[in-house]
Amino acid sequence: MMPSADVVLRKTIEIPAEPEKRVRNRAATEQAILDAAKRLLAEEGFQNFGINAVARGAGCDKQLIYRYYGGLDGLVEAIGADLGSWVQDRIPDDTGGMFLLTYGDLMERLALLFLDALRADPLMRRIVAWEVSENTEQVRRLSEARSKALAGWIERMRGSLTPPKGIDAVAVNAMIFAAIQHLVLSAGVSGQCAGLALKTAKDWEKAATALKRIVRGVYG
Amino acid sequence: MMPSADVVLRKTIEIPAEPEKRVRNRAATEQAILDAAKRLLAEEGFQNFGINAVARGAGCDKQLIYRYYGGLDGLVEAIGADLGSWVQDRIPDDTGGMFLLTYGDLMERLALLFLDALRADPLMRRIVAWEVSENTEQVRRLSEARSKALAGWIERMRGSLTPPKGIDAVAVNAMIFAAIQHLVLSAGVSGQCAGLALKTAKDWEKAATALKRIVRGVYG
DNA sequence: CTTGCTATTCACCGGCTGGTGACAGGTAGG
DNA sequence: CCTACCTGTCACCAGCCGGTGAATAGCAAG
Repeated sequence: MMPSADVVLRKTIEIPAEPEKRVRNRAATEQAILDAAKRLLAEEGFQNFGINAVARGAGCDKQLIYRYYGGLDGLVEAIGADLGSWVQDRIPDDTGGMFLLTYGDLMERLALLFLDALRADPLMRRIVAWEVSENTEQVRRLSEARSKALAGWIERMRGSLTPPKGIDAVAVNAMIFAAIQHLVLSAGVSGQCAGLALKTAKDWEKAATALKRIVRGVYG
Repeated sequence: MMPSADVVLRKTIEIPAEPEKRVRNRAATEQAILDAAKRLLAEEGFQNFGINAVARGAGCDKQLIYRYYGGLDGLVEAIGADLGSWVQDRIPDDTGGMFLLTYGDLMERLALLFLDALRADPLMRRIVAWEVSENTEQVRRLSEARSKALAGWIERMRGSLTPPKGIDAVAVNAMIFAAIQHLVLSAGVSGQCAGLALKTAKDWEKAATALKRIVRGVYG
């Protein structure tokens, strides 16, 4: 189908095709802004994340962001509020029908679940990258929301299992989760990490195997 | 000592204290620019790293950066060139008088050395954070220089030791180095990582212990 | 001194940013 | 009808950014 002459004309001189008659609906607009913000952050990263960009993405005036969210800070906080539900939506909260008999079973499963969840969620990756790049109030709030949600998830999954005596589980687990986060971040940006290619499914299987081996090496 | 009145005045109305009579010395200016760039990147991060900021930091006109380095890209490349020497300056190239008998001995030592070296070098930390936040040509070059230098160091230290059969050392080592990098980055920004405080020397001892445990768990 | 080269600075551009005040348009109540 | 409110838009500001062309200041040789 050829575009009609007036469409071409409109495109050329930048008249919006059909004014779209933006319905006057605050709730919908708020949602559109929030969605645009999350989409922008996920796709473009925090670098060019600003009031103007979000407004452009939401197709509305930036003034509305100030009105409805009190500026970028408030908007970021709203994103953080969603993070709580992220964990619940994206990571299974049960044991997947398995019986986790030992702390090692648990940690292996948590590590693999977290790896996959993070791999599947660009927004979360951007936030993690943001966390290690800046230390503004904005990021701190976001970071806190994320870590809280994550800690809650782990706590729920842990059940009554306790780490083996003589092992500083907090420190070890911090290293394990740090490894996962950096691996996924690096892969998301450059498709590899420390010489390990991370593109194909096979690559990721290798990584998962290594991860399991590490967890099992510590927790048996 | 109280600042003299004219110092106060100068500070207030922003007249440079003593025109400084910048000597006409290209080599010195180039060095000043490079130093300013590294200092800026290390102290402020890549966020506000730009031509104007570097020129301000070096106390010269940005035009000189274009002339001498061909713009920011060239300057970044010059920083990358220094990275090669970083490893040699900051990480011992010998075994520290120890005899590394096993691959496990080797990896434990490498991990701990790398941890300390990264902790001590804010510039390197910023670069790593940059690497996982952006994927521009600039960063790719920098990243490549860094990983090359690192790989070379590891290769030199490795000597004739080989990993145990049946273990995907590339993948496992990638996870270990990823863990170290994320841990140090997170600590540098927020003083903690995944609930593990990382401020005092004692905190870091815990981390080091966990790291050793992980390495030993895999490589024995 | 004059000529020429080089190091350095200056002035200016367009474009984007965050932020704000005034205005337009639809919708409800009196 | 008019009024009052709410949603959305527009125009404009100062400030910074990267980038560039032209002018200036110091040195060195003829």
